[in-house]
Amino acid sequence: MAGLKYSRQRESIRNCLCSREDHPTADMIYASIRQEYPNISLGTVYRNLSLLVETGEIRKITTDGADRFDATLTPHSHFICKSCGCVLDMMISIEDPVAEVDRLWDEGDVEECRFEFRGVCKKCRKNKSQA
Amino acid sequence: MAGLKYSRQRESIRNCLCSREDHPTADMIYASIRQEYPNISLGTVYRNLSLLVETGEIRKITTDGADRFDATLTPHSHFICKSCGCVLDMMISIEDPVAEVDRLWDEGDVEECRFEFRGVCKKCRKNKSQA
DNA sequence: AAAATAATAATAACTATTACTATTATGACA
DNA sequence: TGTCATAATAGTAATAGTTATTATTATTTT
Repeated sequence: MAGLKYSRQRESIRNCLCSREDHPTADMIYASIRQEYPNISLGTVYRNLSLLVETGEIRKITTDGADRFDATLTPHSHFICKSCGCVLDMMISIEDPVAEVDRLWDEGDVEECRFEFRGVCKKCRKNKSQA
Repeated sequence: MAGLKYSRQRESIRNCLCSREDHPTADMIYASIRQEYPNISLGTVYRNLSLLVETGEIRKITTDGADRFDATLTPHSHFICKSCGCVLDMMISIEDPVAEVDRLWDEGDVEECRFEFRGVCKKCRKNKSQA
């Protein structure tokens, strides 16, 4: 990762991602940054998001539809709402099974584990009970 | 899911998926079915895969790149190789944390949990040590 | 300051997926 | 068994998300 120059756009993308908790898509970030840099290009957003994932500064969350991004690096799980597709952080600690699984399973070297929970979020639960 | 008529193509897709363990993409299934039905359309493959997911006969695995499909319904986890992207079944039992998490976390109703492990698979490990 | 390097905006290309349409197959019922 | 409504199909077009290309601009190095 040599020769990575500073860029205002990348900084702005990083800040945008750090300041919000809704795990925005590339397009949502694009819309947001455009308020500050009206002629930033969507390609720049994608390229810099990739770079930030590579350097480990942010995480990519692959879900149905567009990829989402997360600047929270402390270990946590995600909850994906089956109803609206929102992605929520779950800051509760769950014992990480990586070490145990790596010991038990020999078809590969297990390095990380992601818990992906699915269900219906509070908001959708409320909306449903109204309808 | 009423009024679902039989189709040879759907049957063939189901069989194809049951007979292999590599979690093929829609395109891989398409290529395979074409040996039996040379003019099946890719749209038919996609439509039937969606139907089978809806009826719960198969599972969709959302990873980087194309979605993959799995006909194994018994609870198991997946291992995604960071090197080649292959998806392996992990038939070891891990205690399902759904009930506990649902009790601890109140931002939504947790219904299911997927463990997604990542690392480097046996094959890639071997290839790397040769290079 | 000049040369080298990397970032950018704009756009084109690409891949995975879905939608549309005219035709064909399936299955309930007379 | 023949009729008929419905669902499925093949083929094609369209779309969404993402990546690659290119010409230009900005920053760093010499």
